[in-house]
Amino acid sequence: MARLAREFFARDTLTVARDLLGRVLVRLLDGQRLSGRIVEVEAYIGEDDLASHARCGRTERNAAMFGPPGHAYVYFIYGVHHCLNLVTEREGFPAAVLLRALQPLEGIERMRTLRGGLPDHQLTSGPGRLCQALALDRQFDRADLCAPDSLLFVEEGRPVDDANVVVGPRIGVRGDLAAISAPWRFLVRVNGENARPSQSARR
DNA sequence: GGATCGATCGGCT
DNA sequence: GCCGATCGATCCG
Repeated sequence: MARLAREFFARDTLTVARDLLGRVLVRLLDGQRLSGRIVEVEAYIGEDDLASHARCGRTERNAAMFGPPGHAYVYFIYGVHHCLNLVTEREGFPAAVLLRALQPLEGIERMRTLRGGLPDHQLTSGPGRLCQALALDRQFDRADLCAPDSLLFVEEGRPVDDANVVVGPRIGVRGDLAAISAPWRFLVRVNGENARPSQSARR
């Protein structure tokens, strides 16, 4: 299966976010493939997006968002969790897509171990959960997903048609009305489930 | 099913 | 010193 090239990420962030649904995120861990189908994402676009970490300008922490497309932006939050973003658009413009949920495909046993034996439906359904399931931490911040020897990349998978995509406001965003109401969350409807445009991305 | 709360680190309005 | 692009436990119904 072919890997997504840099041109895929070097587009409008909403286009990339929508197009990432159905693609396959692959993590090579000790030579083993851990992978999952991308089923929920959110876009964070520019310094004017008051929900984005880039809203206060460039810092050491968010530098990856300002970097070239096709790289990872991994941050540590609440003293507990890591979250994975894929950087989009052009270098110098801070934008990225947060991966919020995967459908596990390969290496599920290993993911169960990494997740501490929690129920399977909680393996990769959440930005913090999927990072733990794939053993992703800040070592992957600024990693190039398009480098030939990368341990993290995205494969073409099977794109999702519009009939199976739900769009809605982003989760966990507070404060600014424009940021709260922007319909920049995309998720795949799976067997009629997961079709909740606003609250409770869980389960 | 839903609401609430504590954990616990690092970066900074 | 404060608080976050979250999670999981716990309580309530």
